[in-house]
Amino acid sequence: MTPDTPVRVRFAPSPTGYWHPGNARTALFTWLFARHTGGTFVLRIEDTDQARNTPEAIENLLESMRWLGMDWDEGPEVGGDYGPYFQSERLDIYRQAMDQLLAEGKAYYCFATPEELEQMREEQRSRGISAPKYDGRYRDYPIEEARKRIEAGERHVVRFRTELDQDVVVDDIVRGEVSFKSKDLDDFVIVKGDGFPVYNFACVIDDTAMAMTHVIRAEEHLSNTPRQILLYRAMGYELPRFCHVPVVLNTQRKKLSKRDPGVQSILSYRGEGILPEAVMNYLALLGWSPGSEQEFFTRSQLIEAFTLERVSPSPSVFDVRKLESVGSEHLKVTDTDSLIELALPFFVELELCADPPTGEELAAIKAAVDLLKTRAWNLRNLAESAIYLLRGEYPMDPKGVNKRLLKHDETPAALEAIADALAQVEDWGLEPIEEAFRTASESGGFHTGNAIHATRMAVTGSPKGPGLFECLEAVGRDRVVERMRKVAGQVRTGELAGD
RNA sequence: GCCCCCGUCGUCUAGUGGUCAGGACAGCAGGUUUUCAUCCUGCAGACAGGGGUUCAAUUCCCCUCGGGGGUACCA
Repeated sequence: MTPDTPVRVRFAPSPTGYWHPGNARTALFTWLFARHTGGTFVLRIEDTDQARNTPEAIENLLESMRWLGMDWDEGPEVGGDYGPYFQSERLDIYRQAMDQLLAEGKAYYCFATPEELEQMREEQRSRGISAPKYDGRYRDYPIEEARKRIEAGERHVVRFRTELDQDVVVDDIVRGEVSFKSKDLDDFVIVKGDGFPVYNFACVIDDTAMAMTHVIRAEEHLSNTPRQILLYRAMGYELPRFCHVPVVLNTQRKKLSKRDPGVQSILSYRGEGILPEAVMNYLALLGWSPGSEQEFFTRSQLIEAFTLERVSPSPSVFDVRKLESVGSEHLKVTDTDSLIELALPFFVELELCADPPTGEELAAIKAAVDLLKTRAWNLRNLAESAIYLLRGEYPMDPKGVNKRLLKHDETPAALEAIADALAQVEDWGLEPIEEAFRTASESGGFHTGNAIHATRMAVTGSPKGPGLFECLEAVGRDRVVERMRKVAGQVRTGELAGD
């Protein structure tokens, strides 16, 4: 590997649960690095934990990555020259490596049961040993004896023979040189009793077999890296460059958990209708900065700007509010036609149009999206905010009813008088509407500000939204007049309840 | 316990041996003779603490504290 060797990197998740923003951020950095350098991005599934892997988790992962737009050049579904890409299908490769280490005396069989080991650790602790370690009880067990027991079907593991008194230095792109002493490591297991390799072992074999130039992964693996380096040396492999990126924390500064507010699976963000490019933009800013004050990035701008050298070593906290803000920025710059296409499923779900929509409905949706897209942060709330424009029935905000409709005695009279005036407007446009509205309000002696608020509540059901006259224009004269009269009546009879 | 990593406004971050320590989100206050979930303006808000090194430390070193990770037949 020379500095100009083409980059090959991988994302290597273990499919044990749904994919959340922390996982996605690590994948993103790896993917961006590959795309920035024109390298190859490989997806490898580390499914060696038979107890925890699930097929659903794999599907969830692939779908999440597809949605975010992180495409992989080699891996599940696309194949590649370095496959298979599921570790569970590479068992013979690990076995070969294991045989090599065994033959060279760099690894050995161990027949200690988990219970026996626990007892051993317990005993060490009771003697005041602070860091209980495997005591090497099978280190020098005769190989012939071991073979006999294995042939008799006895369950066993394979351990690496760790040489003591070695300094192991990890040269890390974001952290610099980190050094460890091999005496703090013990004779760790490389192949489990079920014949599956342990992470540290499989990872080294695969990263080498797949010709990885860089190993980019979450910081929690930093402490494992010296063990892996020992394996690289024992196998006679060349080291890749290491890069440990910081983890993502929740607002309690703990590692991100599924139960944290606002923290969800990546696919649930799709369900809410936040744009994938916005999620990517937000995630990229977690632990990386371009060195300029730019914060808005399209996918291709990120690829252009991203470097590992500008990844911060310190962990960062996931902040939903910033995600929302980035989400709305991306919504704003998306042209209305594309937005409609993306948002259509949400309009359909809210029964705001047929599936597919009629031409008439499409025109109404276009007008609605134009009016509302600057104040939404995802496609769902964009669609929700359009209900009063697209449906006869729309929910009334109870707080708004109290504040804007029930507070002043003159409100029903004002609504009726203004409705009468609006009914006369021939040319239903912004200026004629405003003029008729203000004239009617003033000549009736009403408080125009209050009338505006009351009208907004009556016509849209919400105390907030775009400028009132724009709303009225979009809703249309007849519906505006009808709604104002109806609500005025409801206020008079007291059938409209606040909270 | 032991090993390792990390520590700039509430949050994401920029930054340098000499800066008014900059920006963004959130917050607050105004403005847009009409709401704000839009837009504009302004305000507030940080170098974890203690020792060094230095003419000078947020920046370099050490300690403490705090957070995180590893210490598995999880990854």
